[in-house]
Amino acid sequence: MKKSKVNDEPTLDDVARMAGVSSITVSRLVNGGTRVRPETAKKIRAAIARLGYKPNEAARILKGQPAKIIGLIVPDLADSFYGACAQAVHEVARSRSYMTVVVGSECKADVESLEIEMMIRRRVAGLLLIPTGVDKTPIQVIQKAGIPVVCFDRTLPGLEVDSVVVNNRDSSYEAAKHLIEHGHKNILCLGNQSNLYPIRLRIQGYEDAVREAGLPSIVVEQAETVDAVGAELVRLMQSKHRPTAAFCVNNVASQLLLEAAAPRRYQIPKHLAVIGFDDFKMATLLKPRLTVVRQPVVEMSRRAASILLDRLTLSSHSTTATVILSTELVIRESCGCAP
Amino acid sequence: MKKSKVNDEPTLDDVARMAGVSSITVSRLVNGGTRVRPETAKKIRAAIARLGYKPNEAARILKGQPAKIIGLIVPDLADSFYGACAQAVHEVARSRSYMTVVVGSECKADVESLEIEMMIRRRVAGLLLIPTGVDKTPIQVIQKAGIPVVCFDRTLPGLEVDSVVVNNRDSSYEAAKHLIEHGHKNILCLGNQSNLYPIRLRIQGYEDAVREAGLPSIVVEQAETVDAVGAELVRLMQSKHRPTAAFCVNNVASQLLLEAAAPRRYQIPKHLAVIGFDDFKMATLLKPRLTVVRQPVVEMSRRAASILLDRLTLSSHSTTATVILSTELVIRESCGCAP
DNA sequence: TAACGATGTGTTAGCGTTGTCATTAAAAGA
DNA sequence: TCTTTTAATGACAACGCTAACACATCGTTA
Repeated sequence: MKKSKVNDEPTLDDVARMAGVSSITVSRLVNGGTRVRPETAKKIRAAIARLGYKPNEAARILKGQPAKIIGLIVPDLADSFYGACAQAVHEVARSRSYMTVVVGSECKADVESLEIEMMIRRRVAGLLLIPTGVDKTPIQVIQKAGIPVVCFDRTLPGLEVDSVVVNNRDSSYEAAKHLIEHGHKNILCLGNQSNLYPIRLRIQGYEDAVREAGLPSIVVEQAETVDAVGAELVRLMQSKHRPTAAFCVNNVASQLLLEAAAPRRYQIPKHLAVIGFDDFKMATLLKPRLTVVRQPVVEMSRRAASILLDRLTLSSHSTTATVILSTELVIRESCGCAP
Repeated sequence: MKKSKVNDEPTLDDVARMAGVSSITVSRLVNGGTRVRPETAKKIRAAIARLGYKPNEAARILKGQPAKIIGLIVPDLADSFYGACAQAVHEVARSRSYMTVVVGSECKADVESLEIEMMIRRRVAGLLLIPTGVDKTPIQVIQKAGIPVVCFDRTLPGLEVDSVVVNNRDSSYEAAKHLIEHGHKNILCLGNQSNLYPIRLRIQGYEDAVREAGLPSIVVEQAETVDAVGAELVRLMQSKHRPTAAFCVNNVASQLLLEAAAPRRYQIPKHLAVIGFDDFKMATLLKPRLTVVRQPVVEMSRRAASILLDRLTLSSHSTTATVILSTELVIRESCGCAP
């Protein structure tokens, strides 16, 4: 007995032996089938089927074969926004026969670093990243490893990297302006994760709009819990600049505000008109239905994936680019201007 | 010049050469650091740092090293329920220094097969699966490849496989009974993906409850679109057995019902008391707040991951087991019995 | 002092695959 | 008939890593 491997998967050699050819011929067939005589191919295919042979991807990668795997690191898979991103990326990748490795960084920079490290070890062909922190080094580490990266949803300023984002500042500016045009004089801006660059831009958009209109800027930088937001809300509603409208910088902020407002008898939009950044599934089931700045989640994810895959397959050494997608102000009831 | 590789990552040999030792010594240090003299270790570590060496996972796997990667296949990453699963699994895996490869099967059996194939090729150590279809062969394929599998959230009857699920029938029975106890005589059951085994069980739980109470069974098997559900709803509300309550078999069904009811002026719970299977983030923001059967998503996912990892690390050849977790009926407003 | 184990290190080989080059057989042209 | 081209296949090495063994050093113990 020559082979005593018991529990192992069949290899190329096993197939070759059974088909009475050399392993390289089998390899050729598996990778495209050129230069193999039809009858030989048939024999080999039969052997593959009989043995249930599956190519060993690890060996392939080791040989320097294009890996056909891209990594995707998102802050939190449990958040439906990022879930949608993951799904969209995955679909694009699969359509171009790439596999996707998705991991969640749990919004922690150290976890992110660890995941990046693992991605590099696994020699992924490319990496899609929604950066979790404000530190640029993780991205530089990837680039130094020679792995193409595309950032999306969030970017870090001053970094040579492909990115796909929405026009955060302008969208927020428009949202705030919408509220201003409806006569609101005191508009609250409810922040969340405001250390992140895109969130900063959203706050800035709001600030530009109110400043331009000569209105006071009322910013709560960091909405954390329902209770904290509630307390802050009560304080503000009794203050001199009692807000009559609010702009929430992301869906977490929106949801916190709504949850805090209800038990405190602040009616929306009667007492407080609300516009939120980020649409979400339930926004139309809420009473009142929430007016939001809708981001093109799927398109953004798809674009990012496409850019990465193009860079991989076309091996284009073009310079890095930033794609900025526009958003849509979806007017529903919570801003008080619909029927 | 011996080495002319330019763009490649540094290897173990590069490190070894720089540190003036053999590659195996470096390997030993990297994998635990036993049997290496402290001073040697220091030299090697310096070299690793200077070169930015990252172990090549592919080579490791090829050598038959335990892969430390598990796969997770969920139906749809964009669904927050499965997103939460993915996040939870991922956290458990990471805590035991396993990496997770997550992919979405898009609820299509053929995509699922393809993803499974890829997982096997990549030689993942184990696989967590939320089966998408009703076919058993995909799972058998995995098992034949010698890869441990754990199914969760859904199982297929009559299959030798570890699984973690909730007691679907009993939970639904209790939910229906709750409605019955509040005097409802005509209770609608709104189904979705009713070909799936767990959904079948939920419908059965409902049917058992109404039959036992001598009430009519009103089942809509397949809720598809808001419009279709709306039309059906109108039809039912004008029929002889006008339902005064509804049980929705999953969150998709719940959301469809709510969206369909609102514009048709069916008030909840006044005209229709509602209990949904699956809790979701927004359930408490809805008006009325939705009463639901809450599944322990996180615990279920964690358990599944733990079982798989135990099987991998302890290499226990124990027989397969099915863990059945219980659910919780979270009573809010939509069922009409709370203040 | 010799024999022994413990410790640190190197040598060799091979995991499954594919690139490179060599080889054979058949077809085409001279 | 003898080259020359083309197609189909094979032999060999190498990718980066580690298991298994081999080999030096040491300090201990009989």
